[in-house]
Amino acid sequence: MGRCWLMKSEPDVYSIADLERDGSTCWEGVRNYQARNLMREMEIGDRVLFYHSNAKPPGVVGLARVCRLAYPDHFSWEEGHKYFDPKSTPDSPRWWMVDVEYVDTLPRMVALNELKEEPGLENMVVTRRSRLSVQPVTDDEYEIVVRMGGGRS
DNA sequence: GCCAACGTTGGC
DNA sequence: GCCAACGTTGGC
Repeated sequence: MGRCWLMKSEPDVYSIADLERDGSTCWEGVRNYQARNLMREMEIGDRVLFYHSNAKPPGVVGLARVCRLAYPDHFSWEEGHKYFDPKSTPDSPRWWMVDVEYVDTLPRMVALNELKEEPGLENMVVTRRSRLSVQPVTDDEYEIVVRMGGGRS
């Protein structure tokens, strides 16, 4: 059934409502090696918790699904682009991205402070103050969060 | 806006 | 290969 992940996005930049409108999107701009490596492990159909960071409050707001395997983040070699990195080239891409598609908006968002208090989520990466913008989530953690948000899994 | 956590860079 | 300096993330 595939693995589960949590992906952070600032709602001012790209929100779950934006994803719902677009249907799917490329996850460009990840410039952290650990997050990049995790995206390269993703498979089609993997479940994603969509998390609003730098929000008030921050938390999980919806569900998404991986719909394209990792491919080079071409914005990294577009000079002048916000995500330009001179060390990344078409011949030797340094940064990668996946595409994700909209699945659902949770009836109730699950705020970070709720995640921190929920039994069973003690080891969830996001409750451990990790800055990582792409994180692995266990099946159990995924189910708990979806249930907290009133969604169907 | 502050600042702790933590990842990256670069001199040595 | 160490580690100090620096930059960024992101909760509060």
